[in-house]
Amino acid sequence: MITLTERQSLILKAIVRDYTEGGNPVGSKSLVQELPMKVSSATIRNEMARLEDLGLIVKTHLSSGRIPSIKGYRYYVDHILKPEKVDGQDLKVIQHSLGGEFHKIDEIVAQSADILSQLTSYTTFTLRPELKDSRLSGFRLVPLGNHQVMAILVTNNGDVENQTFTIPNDLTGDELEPVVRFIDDQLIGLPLQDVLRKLQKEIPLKLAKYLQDPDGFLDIFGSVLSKAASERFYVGGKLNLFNYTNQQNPKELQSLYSLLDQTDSLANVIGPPGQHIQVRIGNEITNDLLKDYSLITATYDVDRHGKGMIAILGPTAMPYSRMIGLMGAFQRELARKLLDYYRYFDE
Amino acid sequence: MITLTERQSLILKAIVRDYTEGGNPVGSKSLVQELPMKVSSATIRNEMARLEDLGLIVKTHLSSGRIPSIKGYRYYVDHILKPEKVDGQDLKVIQHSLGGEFHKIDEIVAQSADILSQLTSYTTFTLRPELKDSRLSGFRLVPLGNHQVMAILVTNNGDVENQTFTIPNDLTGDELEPVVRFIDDQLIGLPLQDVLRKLQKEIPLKLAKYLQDPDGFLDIFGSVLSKAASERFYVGGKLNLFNYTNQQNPKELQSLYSLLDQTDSLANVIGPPGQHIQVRIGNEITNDLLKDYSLITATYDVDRHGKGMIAILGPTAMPYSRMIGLMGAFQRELARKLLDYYRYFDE
DNA sequence: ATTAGCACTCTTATCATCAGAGTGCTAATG
DNA sequence: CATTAGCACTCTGATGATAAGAGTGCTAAT
Repeated sequence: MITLTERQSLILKAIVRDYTEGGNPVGSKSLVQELPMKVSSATIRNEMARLEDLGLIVKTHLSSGRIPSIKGYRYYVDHILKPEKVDGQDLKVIQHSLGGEFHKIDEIVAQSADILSQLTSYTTFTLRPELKDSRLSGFRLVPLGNHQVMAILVTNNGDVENQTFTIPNDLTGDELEPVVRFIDDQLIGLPLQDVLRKLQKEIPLKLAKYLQDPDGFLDIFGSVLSKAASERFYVGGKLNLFNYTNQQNPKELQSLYSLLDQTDSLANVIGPPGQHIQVRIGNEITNDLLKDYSLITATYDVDRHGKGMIAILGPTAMPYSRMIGLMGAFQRELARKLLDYYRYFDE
Repeated sequence: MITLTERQSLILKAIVRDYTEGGNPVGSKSLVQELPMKVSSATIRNEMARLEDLGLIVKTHLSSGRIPSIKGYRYYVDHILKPEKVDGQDLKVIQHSLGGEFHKIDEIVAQSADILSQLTSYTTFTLRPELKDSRLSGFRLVPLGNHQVMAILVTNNGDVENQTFTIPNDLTGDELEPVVRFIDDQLIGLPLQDVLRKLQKEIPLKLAKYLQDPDGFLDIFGSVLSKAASERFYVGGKLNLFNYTNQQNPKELQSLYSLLDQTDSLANVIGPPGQHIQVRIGNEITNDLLKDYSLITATYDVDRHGKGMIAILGPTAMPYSRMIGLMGAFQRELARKLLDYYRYFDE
């Protein structure tokens, strides 16, 4: 366990701040002016040598200034940093952007990714509240004529999912009615997970009484059901990658960029909702492509409607203090907005 | 009007091919070996000087080899190139990818952009057949409970558009029925454009007889209607940009990349459906960001269901011959597939 | 414990040099 | 007259030398 003296701590803090803002290695002379106490550059050099021994800062070459190591950022984040109070202007932007009218949870969560990316100039990820407690609350089959039927599924959270299918011969509403009633009788009120399970086993058998050829219908129902039960993951500010990357190699840039389209890989990296706010720096991120970046994740809690996540991806040299303050504020605002939204469907 | 001798034509062709394949300026010595006739490098140099006077090829510096100018590519495309017969393997890929079952036109057209980008390694655009002749063939309002209603709109082409709305107080199907019947009576069978027009004028007045507060409903109907009437534009292989760009500047790359997300700007560049296959090279493209690239557009024709477009964006140094062959084949296959699809709704 | 001073290291920019590739021109050739 | 061999000339790109600037580590003095 590393313990730093007051002065060492101040020096590390100054190095992190300087490097984060200016992007250049920090030398002893420039630190003289920035530190609150009056010391010479030689003293600072001595202290820096100790910090280097501890592995908190490194040189880029033998006689260069120092930059924080991953361990240094870690120490800074864990022991030195204080979350910055969120800027009043930023808070207004958040509240205003979330204040509009939305028709879907997913719209809110997707928009959150965009706002957050605008505020930070980084890339952001948002995950809607977990669906594990979602229950099936309605199912409809709407014949549209022209060999087409739309299947609509509603959950108790107000989520609506639909899909249109082409069928061989036109059906009327009357023919579909017994099927819908069967679903209503047997499955309404069950968690989606249970419905998915039953779909594999009992339902096909029972349904055979109502329909001669249940396969087609089962495909339709299964398809729209799994659409509703899948996790939804949103990415904001993909293009911002170009602002904060120091990757020059176009090949690397491309694979990095395409990672941002692989929502399943990313969902793994972000991990399941946890506690509060987490900072992962450099190789602490479980994806080699991101080993030169930092990831801040925050879990927001919408009571019994589950937990969701927001995250930002940026350079290791990011203004952690401001970012963490911002995440905290966003987390609260988003949770509030969603609670508000759900209130409709709770009555 | 430029006319080239047989030999000059062969030299230009060889320069285009060499540069397209190798990416390096082409010198007189390397051409000696590639030309079918037996001439010395000095002769070729003389011919090249003439081609340069005509503005068909240029030097990158005083003593470099030559590369085709935009005018040179133009001449090559217009007078020399023969469309390459499409590779059997490629044709199979196209037919197989379009062979599956689709539930929507837009799925087919979107998938086309992806296939084409895979086959070419470039960026591709597709535009669904024009909707100007689309007519309204059905409208539904489905109450979902929980303050939600889904509006569904169907056109005679089988296109289905829907949107879910949150409403202040729950309505039953009975209350919505007169509205739906009103729409059915007054608007079914009309072109979407006419419906849009009427929505501005007569409808609000007439509707007042059925509903106390028609504004909410008009918003809903208008929203889903304009969704159905809007042009749909798909982009494939955005990431391929990194393969063929020679842009190094990250700022430029970023604005180029973000252009690929602005479907309306792009739709303008691609232009309305025209005749056959068109090649636009460098500054012939009406967008300054694309002045170092080439665009090949092709119009496909689905009889009375209108015309759509496919396009590929690549470097000016692209294998035009192969690309044009490919576009021709794709154009035919796509038109066939869509005719097939529409046959359902024509009965 | 702190500091001044200095030798040392490494980066970065600038400049000269040189081989390689290609051209244009001239004079010779069929 | 078209073609060709030969040669001087130009430009690129790689390599290496040089010098200024920034920063360090160490020593000796305070």
